Amino acid sequence: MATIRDVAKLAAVSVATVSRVLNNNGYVNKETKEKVQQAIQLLQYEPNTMAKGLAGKKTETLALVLPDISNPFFSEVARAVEDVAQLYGYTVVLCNTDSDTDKEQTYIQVMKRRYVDGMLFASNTLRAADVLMLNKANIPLVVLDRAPANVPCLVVRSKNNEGAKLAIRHLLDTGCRRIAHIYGPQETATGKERLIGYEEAVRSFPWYSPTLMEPGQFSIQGGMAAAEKLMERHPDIDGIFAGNDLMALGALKKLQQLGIPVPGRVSLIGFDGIELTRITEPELSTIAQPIYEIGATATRLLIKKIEGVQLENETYECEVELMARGSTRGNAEAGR
Amino acid sequence: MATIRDVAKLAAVSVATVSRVLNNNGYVNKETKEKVQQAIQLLQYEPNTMAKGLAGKKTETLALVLPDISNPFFSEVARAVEDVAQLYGYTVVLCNTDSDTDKEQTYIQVMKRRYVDGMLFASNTLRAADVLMLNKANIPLVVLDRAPANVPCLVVRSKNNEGAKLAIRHLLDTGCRRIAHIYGPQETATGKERLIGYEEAVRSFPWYSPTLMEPGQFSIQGGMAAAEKLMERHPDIDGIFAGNDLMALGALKKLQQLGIPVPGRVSLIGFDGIELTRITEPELSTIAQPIYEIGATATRLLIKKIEGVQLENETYECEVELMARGSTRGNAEAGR
DNA sequence: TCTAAATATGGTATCGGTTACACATTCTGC
DNA sequence: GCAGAATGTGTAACCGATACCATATTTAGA
Repeated sequence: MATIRDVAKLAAVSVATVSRVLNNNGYVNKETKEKVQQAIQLLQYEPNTMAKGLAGKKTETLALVLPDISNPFFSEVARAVEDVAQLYGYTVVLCNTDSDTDKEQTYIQVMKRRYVDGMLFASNTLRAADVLMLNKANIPLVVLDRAPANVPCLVVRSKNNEGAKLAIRHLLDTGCRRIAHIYGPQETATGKERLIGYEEAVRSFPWYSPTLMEPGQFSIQGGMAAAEKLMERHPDIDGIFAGNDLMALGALKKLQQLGIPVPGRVSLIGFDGIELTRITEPELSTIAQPIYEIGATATRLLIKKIEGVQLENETYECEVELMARGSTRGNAEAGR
Repeated sequence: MATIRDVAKLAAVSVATVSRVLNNNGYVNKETKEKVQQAIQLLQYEPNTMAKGLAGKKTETLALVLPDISNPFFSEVARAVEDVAQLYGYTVVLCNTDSDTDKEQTYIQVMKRRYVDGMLFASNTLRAADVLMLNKANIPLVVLDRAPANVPCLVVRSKNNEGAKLAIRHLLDTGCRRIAHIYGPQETATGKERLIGYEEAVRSFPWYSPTLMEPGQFSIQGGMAAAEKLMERHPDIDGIFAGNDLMALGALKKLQQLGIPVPGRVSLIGFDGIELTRITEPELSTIAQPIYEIGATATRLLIKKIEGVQLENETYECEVELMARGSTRGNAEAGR
């Protein structure tokens, strides 16, 4: 492979000049520039990113840390992150943590050694100590959803509480009179805030009872199990708000298996707005977060931070939107 | 950040010795080793991957090139790739091509500059010229599904033709007498081979007609449109084999919208075995590829190749398996 | 006891870039 | 016509590792 010195020799200039041409900085005469560019062409020269990174202290690499890329929510985020990164000339490194603190630690270590320019965490296992350490190591980071308490860092998130209330209001508006909630892990901000939103929205009703809440681990399986328990416990439930779409999908499946018409007897709404909510029949109503936008915004912020732009806000909150579709009463024909 | 020289100084040895300790090669006295390790601890030393890559010609990085990470098939592959890579100490860089040759070219360029140790292509846009170029540049690669014709390279794939026949046989076995096919893009080996498998399996039947085949672009939308057209054209269709699960999912949705009972009036089977086939009611019968295994195997092969192991086979074919579930007749209770 | 092999360690060139600094030439404005 | 800024280019130190080679000491075998 040709090196910068080969190019310099062929173009009969110094390596410094070639470097200037490559990076388009400093003064270079127009003809010299052309000469150099010809040499580059001729030699099929490609600058070595390793050498560049070593000398220039920039690797043009971002680390994306998430629980599991095969979860559709995260793969949509990942897609957005990569798109924006690519646009700005950055490369994305993928890290699956399975929400395991040890794995996360290992990745942080490895990414530090790799001198990634920045890190994006879509993971609830991030610890305050890590944030401080990364700050000290001068590695910019952006956190999706939630940062550890008491440490300053950039966060991009959605209005979970508001979204939960939106969901409940929609169920009430479409005639539901007894609404259950399938909630996500309470270690996650997402799971917790949506649960709180639900409670705040329903606790003043006479029918409210804590037994209307059931955990579903943010998974399809969990959603199925929770729906089954809920319907057994309270056969008169006529609305279910699931804390994310996967659990809602599971609940839908279980209800269909039990022969309970959706939305005929039970209305169902999820949260997130992943694509999969459109593949079922009926389509799933949901509180949509702008998933792609969240990933894209987070990445743009991260890159700004890397490039030294001062950012005022610490937390960026994204709006959520009610998608009323077939799984909630009165919307059987919606979304077609 | 501490460097190897800081460690050397603190431990009162040379950098060469520290390097030996780090890489566990060459002769090092036991006590010296401990001294060095203590210094490493004390300084919280982390070797700089850039420097290592530059000096040692190994970056411990793999590039994963695929059309779109948000497609569940590919995100499952990606998960497998990253798991295995992580296990062997490699880092995975993500590249979404959208099956766009230009984008792919750009990525190949960028990855060459980054001196990735190997590349994994799960993309049908790879051109013969690229393979040759990568060979010349001495960058190992593994291709999922299909390599360009006439170039030697490692391929990991599934038995598509056989799988298609398995699907048809299953539909016939469960009583179908007029089977349609929704096929994928014919530029892809996957799409083509499954279509051929279908044709070979059904062309001897009196009911066979080319109008029983309809393209569906491997997408949910495409599957819906195709199912609609097919049912309009041949209302007596009682079985549909879709060339992948996404199209089958789309077809299922459309059939349900049209009020056509599945599997009551039409049996439906997909191909791939993605997780999503389990979220519908009825669950989708499918010809399952071992998706995770494919990704994992491809990665293991790639790493072997990187580490200089001679590999005999050029093509590794994976077995496919019939998953008879609710969407095909006689299996309404299956999978519960 | 002598020699060759095994063990242990250090010095330093090298990988392929960036960039500070030095030096030369050409513009400008007064 | 000249000072000082703007333009243009080269030299070489440096980034932080690896690894080749040299050298010194121990060990083992004959």
